[in-house]
Amino acid sequence: MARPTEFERTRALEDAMKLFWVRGYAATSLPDLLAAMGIARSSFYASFKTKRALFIECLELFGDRTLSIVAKQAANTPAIALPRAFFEATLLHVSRRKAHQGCMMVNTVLELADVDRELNELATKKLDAIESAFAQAFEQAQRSGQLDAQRNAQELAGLVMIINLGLRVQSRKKQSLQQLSATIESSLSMLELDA
Amino acid sequence: MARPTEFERTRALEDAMKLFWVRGYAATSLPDLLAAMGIARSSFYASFKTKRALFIECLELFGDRTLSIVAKQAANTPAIALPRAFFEATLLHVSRRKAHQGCMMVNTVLELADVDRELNELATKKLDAIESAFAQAFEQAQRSGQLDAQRNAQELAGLVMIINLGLRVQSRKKQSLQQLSATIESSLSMLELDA
DNA sequence: GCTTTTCTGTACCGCTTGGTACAGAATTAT
DNA sequence: ATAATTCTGTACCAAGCGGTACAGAAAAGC
Repeated sequence: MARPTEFERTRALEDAMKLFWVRGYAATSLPDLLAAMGIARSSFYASFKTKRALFIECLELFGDRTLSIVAKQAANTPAIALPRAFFEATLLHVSRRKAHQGCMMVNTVLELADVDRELNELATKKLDAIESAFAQAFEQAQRSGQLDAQRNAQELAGLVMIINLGLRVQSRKKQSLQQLSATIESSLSMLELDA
Repeated sequence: MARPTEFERTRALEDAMKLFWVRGYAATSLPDLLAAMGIARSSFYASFKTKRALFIECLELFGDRTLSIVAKQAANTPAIALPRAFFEATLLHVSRRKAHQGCMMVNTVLELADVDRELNELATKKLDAIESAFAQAFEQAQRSGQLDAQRNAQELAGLVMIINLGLRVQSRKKQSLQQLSATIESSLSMLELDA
């Protein structure tokens, strides 16, 4: 037969995701993408159809990956420590460069809210899935007595999410790691989970 | 002499600001702007130089206007009620359409963080000014005994800001007014200001 | 009426955009 | 070697971008 097909597709997709993550949709041009992915123009269209279709794939990859971080932590960490574990894993225990990129879903919602409804809804759905994961973890912790059953698990997850969104915006502003770390600490104590 | 000059400049600037606010920088084209502002291409360049310069003017207008809302409320409202007053004035007591547009500074930070450093810094500065206004109000409330002197006013302002940023992102996702209102309520009670 | 100035409208500029077409090199199995 | 297939590279496309140039209409004071 012939030469093997698309064996580096996932790697190229990963590279594209990183670029979209940093620059957003509109500010990332096709030549930019090709350079970052290390493939030729023709190969690009053969494998990924269009820029927009690629963006959707990247958004889904990012969302699934983020959700799997929460899921994995929920399995290994008591629910009351889950928000801290998530914030640390995604904001502190990564390079400053990466922390400064924020969350691709949040970036997308704000860039494309009134520009591309479909992409906005996709990003929103992924964010909602993360909130649901938190809510589920809190409910389970209540059943096992680890978390005060008086509190509203759904509402608590919503608050974690508000703080999460706020932190993602904050991390895209230029600022020191200490500032960010301090903000995370005071936010967590405001949630009164580790009391 | 001759025809009067630029008498509707501020109105045109206002119209431009509204468009940038909804669509962001990149997704707003010059023809879009001209149509919204109701002026001709030549008049545009005579009055506003470039698209980027106009955006800066709009960002400054939006920032100053937002800051003046906080300042005015700080003068008429006890500091512990200030966050609620601000959230209600900017998220609930406006049209759904307007609430869905979020905050232009937040939108800008997320769209242009790694794309245009200067614009990002300008938006960041305006956001920081708002945080400072909150901090100042809290400090004054502590001196007059309206707010627990034990609490850290700076930290408290930071938390208000994190919640504010989170709410701005939340409001750009499609969702009902009730949801947003409920989120605001639980966020405020989390701050423990009205206790 | 005339002059002066600012407006509008249109045509144009070079450049970049996302997307397509196609020739030929590279790589595999037979 | 040969045939099959996927890659790269380049050239090209129409459309849109931000920005400029300029002719002429509109409106003001003299």
